Amino acid sequence: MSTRAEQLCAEIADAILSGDLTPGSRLDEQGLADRYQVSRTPVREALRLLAATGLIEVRPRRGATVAQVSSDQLVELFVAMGEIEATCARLSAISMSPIERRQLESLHERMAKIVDSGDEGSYAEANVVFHTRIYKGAHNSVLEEVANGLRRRLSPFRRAQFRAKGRLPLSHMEHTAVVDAILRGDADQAHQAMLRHVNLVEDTFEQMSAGVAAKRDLVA
Amino acid sequence: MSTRAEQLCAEIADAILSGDLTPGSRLDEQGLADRYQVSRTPVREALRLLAATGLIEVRPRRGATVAQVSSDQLVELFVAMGEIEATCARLSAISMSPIERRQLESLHERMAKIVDSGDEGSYAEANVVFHTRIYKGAHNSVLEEVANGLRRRLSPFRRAQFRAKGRLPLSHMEHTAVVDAILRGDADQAHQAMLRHVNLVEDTFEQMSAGVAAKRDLVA
DNA sequence: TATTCTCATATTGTATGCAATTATAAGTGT
DNA sequence: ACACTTATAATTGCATACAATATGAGAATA
Repeated sequence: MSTRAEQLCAEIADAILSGDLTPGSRLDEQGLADRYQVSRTPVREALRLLAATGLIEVRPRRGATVAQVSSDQLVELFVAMGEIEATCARLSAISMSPIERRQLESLHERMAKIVDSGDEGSYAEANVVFHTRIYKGAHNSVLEEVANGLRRRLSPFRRAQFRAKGRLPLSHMEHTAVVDAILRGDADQAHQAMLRHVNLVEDTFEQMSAGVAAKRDLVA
Repeated sequence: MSTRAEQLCAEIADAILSGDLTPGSRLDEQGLADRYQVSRTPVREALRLLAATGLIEVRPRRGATVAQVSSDQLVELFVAMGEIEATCARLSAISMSPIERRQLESLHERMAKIVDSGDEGSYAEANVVFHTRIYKGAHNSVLEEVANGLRRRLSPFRRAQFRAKGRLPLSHMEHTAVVDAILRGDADQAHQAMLRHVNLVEDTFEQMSAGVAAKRDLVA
């Protein structure tokens, strides 16, 4: 087992990613220390670790808050994510081993069945694996880390992404374009297909959040 | 003025980037505390901040050391850097404002004169500005941060990059291809030109480090 | 009544002390 | 002579205590 600070980092991250701690909420050091039965010291370290990943923001002398990204920043995050993913896809088309290609294809076929079953939860889960495989396939741990970091930062904002009507079959079709290009080693096509895919994810999100915003306006 | 930990972070980073602290050297908390006349607490925070940027490595219970990247990791860093820079160049070709394009062009012309003068120091300085302008021109703060972070991590390993014989005019020629593509809004060409440029930087580095390694072998 | 200044309170930043773990070195046995 | 064990020392991790600064309430004044 590692250090207490790292454990706290993971626990707090979970609390944020699960929606238990909502964006903008204040993270009181003493409060967290009490809650987790430790002193402030490891809590502080955990907060710095989280700040490094972008999940929270710490302003000197002003404490830490769960990062609340503006609409503009969210767009930037999605654009960056798309570019990084597209890069990974391009490199995967060049660098993936035959075994990795085979595994990607097999996963894609399994996901086809999940689409038919309509199980959104399973698809979301498999989707993470799908993208992770492509990060790994690029054979570059630096890019892989950046990609995983961005995905983590964005995950609070697309939890219900696949609830959008008919999104599952669409997502799978887009994946097909990506997988085909990677399997036949067409780097440029892989890049384009992945960029298109992530952009469409972004669009879906924007439509949904627009709906949520509308509801919020009605309630408020 | 910010917090003590951040100041220390900057000072230690300078010590590393200036070559004062060499890769692999141990960073004793108490030692640093004594050296900078503070207690261990802010030193610890500074070390975590540095670890987040990849400049140092901290292993639980085993202290911090200046990151020494293996030859493989170094290649990965250069590849990732190239991909990110190429992405920024492509986005710059699309997104740069007329003013930004004008500024890039002007800087490029100024650098031509520096090449003629043969002043390697001035060129290296201007080169950082050149690349930074392209990060900014992508109009995406996330990518910009990633790019700056990678550049920082790599900087210890290419300090003497422009000392390589005839590298200055070559670098400038490569820049010309990048600038031309960006100015005329040719995204694909900007991408390709930048990728080629960074790959050549990597090659240069590898030749030089091979030379250094050879010397080391002779000495040892 | 609104605004600004002051002061009290709460929270963060830093220092110090203690406990736990790891590195070091000495001593012993083969 | 070398490897292994054990004990000591040094260093990190965590807790607590103190100092410095931001925040908010309340009062005084325009």
